Amino acid sequence: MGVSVDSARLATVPAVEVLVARSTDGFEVAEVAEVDRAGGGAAAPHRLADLAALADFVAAHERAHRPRWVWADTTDLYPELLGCGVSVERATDLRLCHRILRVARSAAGSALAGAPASPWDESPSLPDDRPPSLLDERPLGRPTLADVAAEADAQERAVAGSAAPGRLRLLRRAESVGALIAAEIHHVGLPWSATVHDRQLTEALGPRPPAGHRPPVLQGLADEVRAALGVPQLNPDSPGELLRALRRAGLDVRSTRRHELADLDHPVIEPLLAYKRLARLHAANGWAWLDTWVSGGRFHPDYVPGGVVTGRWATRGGGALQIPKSVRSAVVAEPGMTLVVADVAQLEPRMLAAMAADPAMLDACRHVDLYDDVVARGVVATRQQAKIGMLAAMYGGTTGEAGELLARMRRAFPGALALVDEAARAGERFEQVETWLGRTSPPPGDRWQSIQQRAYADDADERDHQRARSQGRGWGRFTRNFVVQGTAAEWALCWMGALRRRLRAMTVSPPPELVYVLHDEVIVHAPTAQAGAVVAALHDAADEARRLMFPGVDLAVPLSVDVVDDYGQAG
DNA sequence: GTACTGGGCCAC
DNA sequence: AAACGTGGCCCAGTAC
Repeated sequence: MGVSVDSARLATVPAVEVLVARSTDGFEVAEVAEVDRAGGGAAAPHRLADLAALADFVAAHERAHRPRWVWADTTDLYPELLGCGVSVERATDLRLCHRILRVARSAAGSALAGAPASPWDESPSLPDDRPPSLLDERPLGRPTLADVAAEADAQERAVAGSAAPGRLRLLRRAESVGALIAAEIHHVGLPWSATVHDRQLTEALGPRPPAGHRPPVLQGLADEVRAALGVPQLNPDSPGELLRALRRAGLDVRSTRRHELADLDHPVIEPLLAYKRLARLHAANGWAWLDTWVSGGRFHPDYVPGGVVTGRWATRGGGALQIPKSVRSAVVAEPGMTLVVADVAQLEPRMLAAMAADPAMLDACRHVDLYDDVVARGVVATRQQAKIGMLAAMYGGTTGEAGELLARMRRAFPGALALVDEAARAGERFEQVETWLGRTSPPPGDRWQSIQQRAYADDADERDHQRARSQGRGWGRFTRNFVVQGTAAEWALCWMGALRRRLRAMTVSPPPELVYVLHDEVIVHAPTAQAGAVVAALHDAADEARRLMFPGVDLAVPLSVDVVDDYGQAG
């Protein structure tokens, strides 16, 4: 029955939103038309028996008018839809948005923020975790359609009644489109040549050894290290053993870090550093990684949108955010296709300039290389100094050269520095800070509080005070960085969302696909003939992101774009 | 056996 | 030269 009712309604009252939830034996949906929204209502929910029915329903609505799909967890429903060949233009991920709105300072007075903890505060449900029993009245952790409707309503109210509804609304959309993108990238995967990767490994490590054995080159280097230190049984993978052996050999080191060893003059250094480099390659991105993470010529990154406190994405397995530069040439475009690799030059300082509306820094942003311009303005002498000074401003560096360069930055860009300095002071006062769109930093944890309280106790000694001060400064560095890193993450989400819409509008076959994201960098795998259009889409999307987040601010956010056959050639 | 921590190094 | 922010992941070592 669902189909005929649905078709009639589709033709006459287009839904602007459709609520979706799993039920005990299928799915439930409820359409919300513009006319319903005013009254806070929705069409009577109806049931869809299985995934195929849901996919048909979604596809029909996407063809007709692309409503916004409102569901609890993109990770729960969207991978299955993608598996049916169905994608959606817009969605709201209630779980991700709930987490943001619960602690958002600008929505602190809302009913949503004041409510006791609920299942919405828990982790997202995944499609394959805890398969629901038929006996369950209601699968654990899976909100009903009524729950979805109530939560969506509570979120709308929290945003509308907040101190910054426009920003929170944009943040909600950006976070939600990020969830769609993460699922889509996981689905399509990053083109990955196992042949090229295997060749790299064999050249560096020798032929692939049996499981549990060191590759020949690593084994040879381990033997050289043992001989040079005179410790035949040494396990070079054990930092403790290695440190003791180095000290017994007369090397005055207090760790086995590469930087501490690099300049020492001893026969062990060269084979040891080579061992460390290759052991890392073998362990993190070796044959085992290739077996586990690459299939059908694609690496399927498992992103976790909003997985980092600042709003950056995290990953769960596979290390998609740490692909070493040395193996990137294994990312190879398929025949007839090309990779369009784009990143933003110095995104974070540009965000800072716009947030603070610092005229001098916005002016410096006009140049493609912000650091070069800082030199040209006579603030510092070299590009490297400009970079160190700027990073010190955003990370809270104080020691040595960074401290002195920071003082120069403070004189040249007083507005920008005042913003991050104030964020740091707020952190030291235990206060929470906000990104530009309103993501709020977490409060310090219990352990943090207890250390601070100890410093105020009657019997507190100098060590307690020292520890509390040091911890306070540490939290200040966190909040200082939070506002900048978090705002950069928001800009990146807006950029990716705007890019995604443009790519979807390009009706070519095969379609250009967003296949990789790395904080402020994206890769689009596109037909070679479409490379120019994709480059244009990237720039237009960046301009849209700027307009969305900083309307009226004259901020330049230049992209660096490369059209390449493999990722190793980019950058 | 599993869970956690620290060392080290990869990315931004 | 390393330091300073956010992380992941692998290994060794230890605690349960």
